[in-house]
Amino acid sequence: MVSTHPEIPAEIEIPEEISGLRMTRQRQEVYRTLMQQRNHPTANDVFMRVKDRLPNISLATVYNCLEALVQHGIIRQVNFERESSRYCSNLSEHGHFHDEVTGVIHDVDFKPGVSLADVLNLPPGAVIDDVEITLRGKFATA
Amino acid sequence: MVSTHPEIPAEIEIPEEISGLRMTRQRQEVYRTLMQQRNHPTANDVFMRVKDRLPNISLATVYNCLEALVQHGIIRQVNFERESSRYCSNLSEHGHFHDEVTGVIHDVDFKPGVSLADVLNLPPGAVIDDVEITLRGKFATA
DNA sequence: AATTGTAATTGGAATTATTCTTGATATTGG
DNA sequence: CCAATATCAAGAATAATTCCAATTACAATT
Repeated sequence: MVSTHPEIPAEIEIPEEISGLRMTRQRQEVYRTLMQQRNHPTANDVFMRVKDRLPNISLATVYNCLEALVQHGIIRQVNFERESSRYCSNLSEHGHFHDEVTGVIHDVDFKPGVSLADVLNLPPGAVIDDVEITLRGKFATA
Repeated sequence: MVSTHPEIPAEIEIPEEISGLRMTRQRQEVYRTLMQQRNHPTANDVFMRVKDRLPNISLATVYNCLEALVQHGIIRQVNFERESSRYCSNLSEHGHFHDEVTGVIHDVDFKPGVSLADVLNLPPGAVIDDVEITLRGKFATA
């Protein structure tokens, strides 16, 4: 079968196992898709992409794979409002800017050397495991 | 009918209209509930509370009221992961700390004088309409 | 006070994203 | 190789939310 996405370069080699998770063919393809398609696809987006290479994969399996990858810290799950979850292979700590006009989601890096406690009045004794920063807005029509 | 929530103080007077939104009896009661119950209730929580005073109200109406109030900037809608939306009458800019152990959600204020641009590398030209900061974690078992 | 037009409410059906279940397949360790 | 375990596929089930059609309430006139 010929890929319907010829613009995407080539193979990305994915090991047999990542942080203790056995990388089955399905998980490899799901992961590969997220590596290549960096625009925060939904489970369904991933499903459609992966079908090019594994025509028999089911949406449920894509969900399973995504969950396994998230659980093992290999990818991140990102939620916006009540929309479908999106997935992201960028593991560095970052936030997201959601362009309300185009729907595009941009990664937003933290400035180096800034700590949360500099910015927020955290409840005393709180130990933070995870931070999620989401911005919504648009680009100035210059 | 006797309230099943006797600890909640008394009446909160709510005007006929807030920022252009006609305050019907249902919207008043939904709003009153959020003023009194500051622990970020879900639509269903609000529904159960409001039924004490308006036994015939429907869940759809509670959703409608919440949406109308959100749209008019009278309350805020807060989402955590894929859980049910929660609602919040605290309008001052703030984030949320989600205690993973108890499930309790705490408001987290920004330190005065801090701007987003101090902390994040925003995409050039981005105009931010809305910020959502969510922390997950626990309290140190001192 | 009746009338009319608009907005709000109800109750139930429909939708959507996601999870669950079950049986089939594949993989690994002994 | 065989048993135990993990994974997968397909579709049913679930939960939160939205939609819809019919009624009801309200406000502004007459």
